[in-house]
This record gives sequence, structure tokens and C-alpha cells, in this order.
Amino acid sequence: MSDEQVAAPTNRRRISQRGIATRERILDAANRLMLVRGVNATTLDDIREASQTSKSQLYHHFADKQELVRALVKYRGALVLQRERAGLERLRSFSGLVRWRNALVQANSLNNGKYGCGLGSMALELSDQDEQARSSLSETFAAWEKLISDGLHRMRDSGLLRPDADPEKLATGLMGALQGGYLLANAAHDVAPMEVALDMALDHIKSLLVQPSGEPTR
Amino acid sequence: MSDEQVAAPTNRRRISQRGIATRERILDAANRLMLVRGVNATTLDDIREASQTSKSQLYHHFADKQELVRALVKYRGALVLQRERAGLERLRSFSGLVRWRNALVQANSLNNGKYGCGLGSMALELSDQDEQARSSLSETFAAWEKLISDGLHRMRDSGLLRPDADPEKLATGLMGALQGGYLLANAAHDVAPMEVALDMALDHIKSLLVQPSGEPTR
DNA sequence: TTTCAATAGGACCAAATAGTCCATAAGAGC
DNA sequence: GCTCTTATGGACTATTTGGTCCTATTGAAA
Repeated sequence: MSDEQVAAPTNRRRISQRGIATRERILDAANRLMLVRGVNATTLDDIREASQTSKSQLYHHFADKQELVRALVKYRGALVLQRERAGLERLRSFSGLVRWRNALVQANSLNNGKYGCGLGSMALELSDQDEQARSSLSETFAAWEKLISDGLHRMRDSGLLRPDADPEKLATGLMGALQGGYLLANAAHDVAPMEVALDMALDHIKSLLVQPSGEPTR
Repeated sequence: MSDEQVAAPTNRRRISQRGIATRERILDAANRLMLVRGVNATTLDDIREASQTSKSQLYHHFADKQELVRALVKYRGALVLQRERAGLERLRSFSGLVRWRNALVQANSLNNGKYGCGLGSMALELSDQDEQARSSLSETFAAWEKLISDGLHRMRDSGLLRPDADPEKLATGLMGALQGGYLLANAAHDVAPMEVALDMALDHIKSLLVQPSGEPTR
């Protein structure tokens, strides 16, 4: 969470530490507010107040609201990938996948299913409204899925997963179950459907594990 | 689509056919616009213009924007359930499930994955903003899942599905895969991930079919 | 210490947008 | 045909909100 590079500006001749910190405060406030209220329902005044800044600072660091939102998409994407990298880069076993599932479920259950996935909710809200944001989000999802599929590849290479299992498709399916789970949990304000959705995906992957006893069946 | 009851008002002493038609036009316009732009990004003036009505009519039929949105939630929910009932009430076989999947995928591919599911996108946008809308959406999802689980129950009762298969959980998982698929397809502007997500769920259900040859395996 | 760009404060502006109101038309029931 | 409620048109208002601008302050480099 305390990663300054994530908020680093794009192109500016000279920038001070103080400026970077302000930019970070703005992005952090936008991140929190827009997760709860959604992008369009969050006003710049909300962000200004929550970030303890002023209008001129908002417009000093971002050309307009759209630019701020696009920066937030990258910011949040970097945070999620950072978190997920920590949880997935050592994935080598089915139980590792279960631990990953448990961590996501537990985090979501702390909110009773509210807010959903920061990336998923932005994706639905922005995809048909801002092509640049959509494509950025799409790349982040791809990178996220790659973290999963890399782990599945490791499992397949080590003989845990059957050779005919398709790590890329499994990763997409798992991400679908995760995002759908977030959505249903958000609608229900209850984490339960997220668990069910994820467990179906995990059961499917389990069925593709090489069985120590007997031949695996279709 | 041309179902007037769906737009029927809640409580009004007297209402004429003309009034009902106007109300329907407003809801229909709101339905179309808010599917594309989202709820918060759609203005009442947009709706007024698209529905060929006037401000006084909007406020004659709905107390305020929130009421209109809540009515739209029910309206859209009724439309989706009507459509899904048609596709699911005779579900009795795995191939029926595949046909259902194909219909949804095909419809979504016509938009190249855009817009997503009318219910899912509203759920993410409104759930943390309007408790009444959230609970209404949650009920609709439950009814939708019931249509699926009823079909799965029929399959289980007829011996197609293994006795230990849990229709309710499978229905939730399938709905999760569907909603997650919609979301990923929307982010990618490509229907492909929706297919992958749904197929993973279908594969899982397939693995729970009673095998004509040999004993089914875990 | 001086200088000057970067940073910050906050009043102000203009457009968008939700919502009000009143006059008029339409049409159902008597 | 008369009457009275419903339905409609659209101007108008108030508020919200994105965005501008001018001034002051800070702090790093010369």
C-alpha cells in the first residue's frame, strides 16, 4: 500500500517530493471514495476534501477528471497486481490455490461482500464510456490472469496437473468465477455466493489434477 | 419486449391507457440509455429526449430519479426473468444447458461483449448506493438462479445428474461464471472470455452427469 | 541571500442537471 | 355536452459540479 512509485506522475519537467506526495494523496483518496461510491458518483470536491488538497492541486496534477480516473485505473491496477503477485508468484500446488481463494474470500467477507473488486467494478462502469480506461483495465486483467496461469503452468510442469489441462483457459475461467463471485456477493451483501462460485472453479481444477491412485477420468 | 404489465405503475388512483404508455416509453428509454451509459451517467434530459416526453411527465410518473431507477431495476428484472423463463423452464438435459449458454453468448457477441448483463452492471453500480435497488436486484438474481436450479433438479430427478450434485450451488456457480464472463467480455470488448468462463462451469456440471458407461468418479 | 519554478489556497465562473410550477389539452365518467 | 381528473408542454429555478484563475507560499538551486 505504501508504494510511492505506483503514484509516480507520467511526464513533468521538475517535480518535488512534496508534489509527489500530494499526487499520491489525491489518488489514494480517489481510490477509497470511488471504490465505495463508484466513479461517476464521486465528485472532485469529495476527493479534494478527503485528500486535504485544493482545486488548484487537483488540476495541477491532472488535466481533468477523466485523466484522474485514468490515472486511478493504473494506480489501482498496480496495487492489485502487487498484492496478487505476492499471493501467486509462488503458487505451485492446489493447496496454494486454496490459500489464495481463502485470502480473497476473507478480505471480502470483512465488508460483507460490499464494494466488490476494485477492477471489476471500474470495468463495468467505464468500459463503454472511456476506451482508454477499458483497454488499461483489460491489460491489468490479462496480467492478473497471467499470474494465475503461470502458477498453473508450474503445476503442470511438475506433474501435478494433467498435461491436457489448459492453464490459460483455466486462468480465465477462474478469473470469471472470481469476478462473478464478487458481483453476486456485492448484490447479496454476503460473501457466500463468492465462495460457491470460486469453489466450483476450484473443483473443476481439482478434477484436472493427476490422481495419485488410478487413472484420471474425463 | 412488448409486455405492458411489466411497466405497470405501483400505486395510483386512476391511470389511463395513455399514461401507461407514457410510463412505458420512459422506462424503455431509461432501460436502453442506462444499459449503454450506466445509471449515473444518464441524465433525465437524455431520457426525456429519447422517450419523447417532457419533464412534467417524468415527474408525474416518478417522484424523482431514484424512484425511476428503482422502477427500472424491477422493469429490467422482469424482462430478464421473462426471457430466461422462456429459455430455462423446459431445461431437462445437458444439451439444453448448452443451448442456453449458446443463446446468451450469441446475444452478447452481437455487441462484441459490450454493455454486459443489464442486471449485473446495475448491481455493481447501485448495490452500495441504494439499498432498495440492491435488495430488488438480489431477489431477481435469486429468481434467476431458481430457474436454473429447478432445471438441474429435473435433471437429477430423472437420473441424468448424480444424486449428490447440489442444484442450488451449481446454479449459483453457473450464475457466477455467467456474470464474471459478462464482466470480462465487457472489459475485453470480446465475447471470448465469457465463453471460457461459462464452459468451465458447464464442464464441471458435465462431470457430475451420470455416466452411461462405468462408474462416475470424483 | 536571491530567484524562480513548483506547489498550494480558495474565490469564482459556466455548464450541466435535478427538480418545480403553471397553464393547457385530452379524455373518461356522468 | 359538461365536468373534473389525468396527462402534457415547457419555461423556470436551485444546486451541484467540473473547471478557471489569480495570488501567496515554499523550497531548491545558483
